[in-house]
Amino acid sequence: MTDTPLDARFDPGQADARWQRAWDEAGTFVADSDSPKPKSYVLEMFPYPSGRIHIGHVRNYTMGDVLARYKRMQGFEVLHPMGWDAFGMPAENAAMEKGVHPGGWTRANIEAMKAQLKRIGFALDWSREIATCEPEYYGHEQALFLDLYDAGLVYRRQSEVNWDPVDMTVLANEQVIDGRGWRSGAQVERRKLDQWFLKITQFAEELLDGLGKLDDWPDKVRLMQENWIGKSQGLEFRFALSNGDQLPVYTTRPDTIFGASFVAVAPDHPIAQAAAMNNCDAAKFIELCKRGGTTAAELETAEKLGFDTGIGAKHPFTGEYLPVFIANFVLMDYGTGAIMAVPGHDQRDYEFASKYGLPIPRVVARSIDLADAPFAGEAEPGDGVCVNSGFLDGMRVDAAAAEVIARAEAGGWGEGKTVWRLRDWGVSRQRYWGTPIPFIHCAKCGVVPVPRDQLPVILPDDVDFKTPGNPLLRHPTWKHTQCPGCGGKAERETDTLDTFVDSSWYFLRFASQPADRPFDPEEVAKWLPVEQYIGGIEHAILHLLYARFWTRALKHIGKLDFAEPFASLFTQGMVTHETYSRREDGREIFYSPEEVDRRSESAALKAGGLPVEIGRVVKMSKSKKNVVDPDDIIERFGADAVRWFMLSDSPPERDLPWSEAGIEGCARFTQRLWRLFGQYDADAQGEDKALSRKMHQAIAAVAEDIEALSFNKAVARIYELTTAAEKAQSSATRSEAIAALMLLAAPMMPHLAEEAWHANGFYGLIADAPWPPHDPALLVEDQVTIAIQHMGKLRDTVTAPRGASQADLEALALASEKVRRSIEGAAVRKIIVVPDRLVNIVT
RNA sequence: GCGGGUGUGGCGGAAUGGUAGACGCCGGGGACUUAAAAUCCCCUGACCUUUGGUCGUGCGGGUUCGAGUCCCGCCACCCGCACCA
Repeated sequence: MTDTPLDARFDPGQADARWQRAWDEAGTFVADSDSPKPKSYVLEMFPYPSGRIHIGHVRNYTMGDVLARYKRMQGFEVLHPMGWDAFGMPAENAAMEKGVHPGGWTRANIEAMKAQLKRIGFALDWSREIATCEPEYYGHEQALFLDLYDAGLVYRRQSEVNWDPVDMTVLANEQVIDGRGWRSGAQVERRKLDQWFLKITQFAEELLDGLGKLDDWPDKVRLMQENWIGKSQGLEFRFALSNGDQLPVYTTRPDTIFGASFVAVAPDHPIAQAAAMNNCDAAKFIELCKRGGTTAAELETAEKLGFDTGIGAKHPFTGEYLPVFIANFVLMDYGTGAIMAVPGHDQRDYEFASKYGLPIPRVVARSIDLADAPFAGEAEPGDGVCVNSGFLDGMRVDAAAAEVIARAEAGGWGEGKTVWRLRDWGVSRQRYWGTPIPFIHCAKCGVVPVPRDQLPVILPDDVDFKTPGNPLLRHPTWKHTQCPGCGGKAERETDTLDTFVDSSWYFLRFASQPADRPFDPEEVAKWLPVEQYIGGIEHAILHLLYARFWTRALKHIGKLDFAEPFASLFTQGMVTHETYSRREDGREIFYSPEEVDRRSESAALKAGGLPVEIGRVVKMSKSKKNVVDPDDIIERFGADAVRWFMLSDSPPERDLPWSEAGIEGCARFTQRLWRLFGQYDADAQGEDKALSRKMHQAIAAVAEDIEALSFNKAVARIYELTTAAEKAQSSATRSEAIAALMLLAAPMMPHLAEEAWHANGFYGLIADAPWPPHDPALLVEDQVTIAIQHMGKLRDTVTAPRGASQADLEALALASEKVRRSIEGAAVRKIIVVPDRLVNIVT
């Protein structure tokens, strides 16, 4: 027996803080890059410091934490850092609404959130903490930006923004609601500004090919990125116009060229601009198209509108003249900004042609004899054979496309071309709270980079947010400087960088943080690539693609020798909660879980008892008030119960519905484990073969499940072994199983595990203990249950020794009374035997 | 609109094409208790003519000895769409 019997109840209020302090003082989770151990870099997407840790963060970081702690137990030197994606719009919004400084607001938020993370007991190396809003971080980012500029990967061009004509400011897409500014309510316009771009398109092919090697990324994310990059092989060709000009168009479907019934150009296409010059109706139409937001979703769901320019375009094969329209659904950014429209086989063209009464010829059909089949109210974009298409008739579409390209090239009026959907990355933001773009505008010398020895370009602190627009632009002194070239008066660039730039290299800075450079390549090479990256699916495209691009770009300029930053990616689901609401005065009013008394079938307000409606289970959000506060639940249940809840039940890639009953169950389980840990007896004698087998199976299964990030399954295994150990008689095996349970639970419930480890007199911290070994020979059972089916339906089960012969299993099956009754004398035609699993009798 | 995903008991979910519902929550019954809390034990997909049987994995088809799993067509919900992070 141990000398120190455990207290009857586990007290997280005491234990959590005690062990958090013990880890801190021992520097347990400080990563040593000089360690001889194999290295493992576990990273969760760093948070935006909004002020409070959200339960979704808790889930994300708990998953990474379990993996980090498990890897340590497996003998790895683990890097598990944390930092803050600290630039961005919410700080400026807070400044405008509450009159606080974005910097002060952000730094206070960071302090509060860091304290919250510490209370959950995460195994983080805080010595490497980063906040992107500090010059010690963004100054290096400016240096990297200049490196990319020197390599020709940065340029300026005009690009459209959402312009609020009342607030005289640029709006983010999320600030445009139904085409209007969120504060002013004014009709938003699309306006062109000079902006900075990164040449991500130069790496399009590489980024696409690289996906094929990212075997440990989810297929869905790779597919999304592939579609986003959007490589297409098509035909670029020129229409001869009735006005003597030529109009280049690009199409991915040259096989449908005989189905073109009109030509359409983007509203900002040169032809449209020219039309506007001498036709004020055309000019008005183009103005109309410029209203509303810039998002793809808005552009594509807007009603299809067009303006006939009166120009004709000569079809290269038929010689017929097709009308040229200006159309709001054609994008200047893609291909040549002009299309041949084939209404029969493209839905957008179909809607446009229907609206303007243009012909909708069929040029693809399932078979040649269906050449005159009518359309069922929509376009048919699919596969088939060409019809009504002259020399293409009867060819399959892919062969026809190749044929058209060959003829265009032979005739000299077009050529096969690869076009990418991916566009260059616009990084200019007309905002204060971001990394200043390190350039200077000089009347004589043009746009000049800030000399390296003048970095960092530091944001001024004395700014005001009383008037809309960019505070850097109207700051009295900040932008005025000397030109590094001629020494004359010049102005700083007042745009700041997209915050996606900040998050495109923070994982490098975590691995290595010299003062004089962004990172040390040798130090980075010790840790990178990140072995396991964990974050939300909402980042599947932009953040992950930009980080991949940035890493490749750094490799391209010789700063790194690897191209992919994240070897393995995992995307976790959201934490959700049902909503509670009442209709009051015709409006739906939401109530928070604390305000509601939830019974099994109904719910009512605690104050007053009025019934509330239990709504759908949705993502937690402030507007729906269905949020729970991590501090509150840790206070009530302890960090380990909260961590256990985050891991239980729902598979990590799916949504996790928060429930009060669920967390209560988790808290009960911590006490149940605690009682079991109190029954550890170092002097117990005797062997328990059945329990031993279960223990070895559990150790192997939990390890496998954690490595696969199937935490919910690991949790189920721990429940099973707990139940088995509770029911077993005292024996040496039982004590061994109890000790094993402490170790299996250690990554998930580290405070409880430490407390039990210590109380039972084990040496050191359990965080430093090795993962328990298992005997592979004990993983399989000698007796197996065989299912006996008749015509695929279960009739009986029998037990048989593992590895029993087919003949023996057949005999067992046919001997079954239940099976014989089911067959009822019918002739057995066939018997299918799956060894160690089942026998299926076919009659 | 386009791209991607998800759908299994009252609930979260488990299941290399091979016994559907492991494990947990909720609920029901019981033990202990003066009582409660805590704890422990048992039951818990639906239906029927209940020592047995039928149905059942969003809906409709298909492949197979056998389909939650594979194929085709739908439906609903969720994520992303380039200035939210």
